[in-house]
Amino acid sequence: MSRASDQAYAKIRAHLLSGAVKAGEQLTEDQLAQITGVSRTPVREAVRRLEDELLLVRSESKRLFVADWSRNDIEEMFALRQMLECHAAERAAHRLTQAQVAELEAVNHALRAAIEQPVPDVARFLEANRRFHEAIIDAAHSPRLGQLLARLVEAPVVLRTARNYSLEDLRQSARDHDELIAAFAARDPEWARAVMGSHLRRAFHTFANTVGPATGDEEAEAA
Amino acid sequence: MSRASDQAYAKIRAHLLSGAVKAGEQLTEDQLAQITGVSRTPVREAVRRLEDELLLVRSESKRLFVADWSRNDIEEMFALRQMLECHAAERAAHRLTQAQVAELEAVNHALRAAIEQPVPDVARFLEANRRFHEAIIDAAHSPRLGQLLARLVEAPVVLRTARNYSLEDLRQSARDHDELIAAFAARDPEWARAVMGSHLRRAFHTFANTVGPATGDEEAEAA
DNA sequence: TGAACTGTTATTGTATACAAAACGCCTACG
DNA sequence: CGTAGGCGTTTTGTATACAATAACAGTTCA
Repeated sequence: MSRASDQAYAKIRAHLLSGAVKAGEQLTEDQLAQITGVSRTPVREAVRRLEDELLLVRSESKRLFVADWSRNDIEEMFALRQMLECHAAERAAHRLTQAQVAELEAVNHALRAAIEQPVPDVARFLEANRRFHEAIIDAAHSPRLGQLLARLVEAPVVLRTARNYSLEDLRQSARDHDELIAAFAARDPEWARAVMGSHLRRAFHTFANTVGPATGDEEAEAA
Repeated sequence: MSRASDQAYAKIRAHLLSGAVKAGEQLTEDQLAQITGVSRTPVREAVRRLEDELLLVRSESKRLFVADWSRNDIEEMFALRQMLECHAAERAAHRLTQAQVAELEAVNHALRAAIEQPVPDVARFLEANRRFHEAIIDAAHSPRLGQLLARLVEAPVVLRTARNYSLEDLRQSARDHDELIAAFAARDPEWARAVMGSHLRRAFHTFANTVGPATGDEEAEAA
């Protein structure tokens, strides 16, 4: 990838993640150019990507703001992700080679290693988790599916970094992964889909409970 | 929207649609700047959007080409669209107001008017069809769902313009829409989902049969 | 007081020039 | 012959200056 715009992308993303800016706050391309150390041209490129991922949004008049994900936004995102990723799991169950299944086992082993130590390494857990799901999506052999999921998956992980996963949550994820691997090894698409569904739905509740309660009317915002 | 980049987007799209360029052909930003009459900066913006819609693709080394949709690509796209749009229909069935249902009826009436004349007006049919599906997606009140679908739906419509829809195909679409409206009026999400599923699946076969037979191995390309 | 207008400032959009990278051809060398 | 390497050309990437547009504040007029 191109040098400056990727750098800008990574730095802006890190900047959002760092908590230095609040949701809803306005940003300008100039500010971001200063922060990233490149000119506005690659910044604009990076900003477009972040808009795609819904980390940044533009007002009607094209001014730039940090996205503010409501509980309902998160629910919606997880619902879509579940639909697409269950599909991916099903397709992957048809297609995964033994070598790829072994790779999944290795990744989940690394994931466990990140958990099972005096102080669980959440960053390493998240990275292994990302690789696990990515491998499944790749094995689904559906490039557009991968493209659609890419923009759904990253956003919430970045936005709410201060979540405290309990050790039990992390372990349950690893067990879910084990069962997914079993479904893949058995070449059972229905099983894989079902496990992926419950895995993501649980993840949603774990995640959402750290954000706040749902609003009474699911459509309050959309209207 | 911004003036020059939107203009560039529309012109490039029309240029691709016109058949003046073949699938797989290389384009350069300079060429497109000349064609559109604006500088490369807004052209690059437009190209990014067209890349998102998969009408244009870039080689590993960032050179620009007209996308070449294989039969398998089209299958994949329709499968995803079906998954998402069935979900949209289900949600819409929960949420559509009577006024919105009436609006759908009006749009489908216009769709029929475009068909039922000495020479069916396919362009008007496609436009009415687009509005019909768009209204359902809007009523689903899921902004991200709409965003994801937007980039799936347009591409194939543009790429293969020389299709010849039979009058019977067009009429069947109108009948499907009628049944969807009935499902919405009955507030029956399951019914709406099922009708949308068969509607899109039939559309897929109608569409795909004008492209060519499927390859023996679905994964031939992905690999 | 308040509502519309106008000049000022802040911000995004576009053009252009230049830098970097990739392709293709051609030559030199094994 | 075949292949590796170098050089001119093509193409994309980046910086910068300027243009257009939107927000803001201050002022005037009813």
